[in-house]
Amino acid sequence: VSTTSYHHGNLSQALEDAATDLARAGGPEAVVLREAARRAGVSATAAYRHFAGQQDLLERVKQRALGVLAERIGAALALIPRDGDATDAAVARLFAAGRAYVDFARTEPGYFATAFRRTGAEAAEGGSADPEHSELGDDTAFRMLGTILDGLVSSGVMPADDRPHAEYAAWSAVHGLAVLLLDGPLRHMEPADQDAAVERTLRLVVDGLTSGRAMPDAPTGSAAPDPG
Amino acid sequence: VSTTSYHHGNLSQALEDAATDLARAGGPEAVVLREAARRAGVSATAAYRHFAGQQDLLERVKQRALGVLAERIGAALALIPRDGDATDAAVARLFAAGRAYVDFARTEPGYFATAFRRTGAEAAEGGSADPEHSELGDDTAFRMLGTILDGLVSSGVMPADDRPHAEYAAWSAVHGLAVLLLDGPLRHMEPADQDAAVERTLRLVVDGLTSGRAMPDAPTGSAAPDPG
DNA sequence: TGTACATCAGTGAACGCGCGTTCACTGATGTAC
DNA sequence: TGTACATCAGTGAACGCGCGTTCACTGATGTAC
Repeated sequence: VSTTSYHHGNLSQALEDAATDLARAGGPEAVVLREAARRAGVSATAAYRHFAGQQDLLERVKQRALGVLAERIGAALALIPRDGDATDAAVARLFAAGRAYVDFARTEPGYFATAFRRTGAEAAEGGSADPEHSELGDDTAFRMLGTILDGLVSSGVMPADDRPHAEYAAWSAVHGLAVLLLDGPLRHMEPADQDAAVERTLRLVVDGLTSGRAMPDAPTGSAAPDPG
Repeated sequence: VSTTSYHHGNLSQALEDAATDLARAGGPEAVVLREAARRAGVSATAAYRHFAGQQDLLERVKQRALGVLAERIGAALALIPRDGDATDAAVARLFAAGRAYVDFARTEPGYFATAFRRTGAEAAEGGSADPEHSELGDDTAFRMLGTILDGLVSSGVMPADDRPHAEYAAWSAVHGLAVLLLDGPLRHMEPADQDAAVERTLRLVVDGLTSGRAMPDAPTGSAAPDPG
């Protein structure tokens, strides 16, 4: 950007930025190598100095998108007060994380879709083939969810027996909602109904994990998790 | 199929069948008009006598897929005994429907993906533009879900206040699970873990809607409302 | 400080791909009288 | 029962599309001595 030299200086970054813009505007389908090069003011061939190909470029954008999603969730969690009743805080964190997830999807539909697009770049997993190690361990958002659920158990609102695989259940609810709202049959619903569906789903998750032990609407402790 | 005449006789059906095979094997991307025509033993142009174009063909397959999904759920529901405790039956029906949904997705991943693929054929909605009428009202599976949830309320295991929008929450959980398992980050999990994730998610839905009032595993005769 | 040379980061033309779709057409079928 | 004609349901060649990718190349930069 700064220098007009023959050598671009930071073409890799520029291409990734352009590709990110494409993804945000049009989803993963819109991540077209030639267009990204065009926007970077460079021939399509130049991209091959920095990326193995289009799939590689898409994979970078995907990782970015996952990172931003994790950031959004982290930012939402940071707003939850740490003091006060442990149970209220744990429940509030679960709510906040879920809401941030869906908000990201609704605010950045193209970006969200790209985050969960299968790229062809995963055949390069190497021979170590650790079956225990999916990409899940690298997923910051997923680890945050795990921590939140641990908090539900340690604060006593969720039985330890219910803990195993709970992250998959919670994630499914919130992810399914996002998918149905963005691309699915719910996309034509009135916005107010969409909002209601979001609230109802978040409540389903909390109630489902705590079997009704959490009382989000009761004005009991200090931290009030739900705006009403 | 029967006649080898110049006029095919049932080309529309044959094309739709071929397109369905393509979708089942490779998802919506694989629904290629030319390939469907090839399999029907006919030139690509012939398809235009029966369909407006590729999008139209895809839309037919999508509707078929939704129909089959509804059938599967209906078949699973038909196995639930109608006699006995109303609450147990209502809960069992919810479980069965959810499991059938996920089973269909796992058994027929391409078909399932096609059922929820956005086709370009929906700009043809006409001018009436009833905002209340999404395609949801036509969705048999969705209506079945509504009936199941009504059963939870009428049998007393789910408060009537919790009923609004509950179908979106339940659907989200089960749909998200399917998506994460098929195309998402859960697709590399061990099958046993996948099964556990399914069971855990179904339990989340039931617990979330009944706030623990349902006791699916307890061998008691009737509904025991106390979560402990 | 100059110079020779390797390397780096870009260019631009070209290819193949397979698709969806259009076009002018033709052989088969149905119908009116 | 025959015949003229409209219509129906196919054919096959062709086009344009925009992409990802390869190729041989060249100008700019860095480095050894």
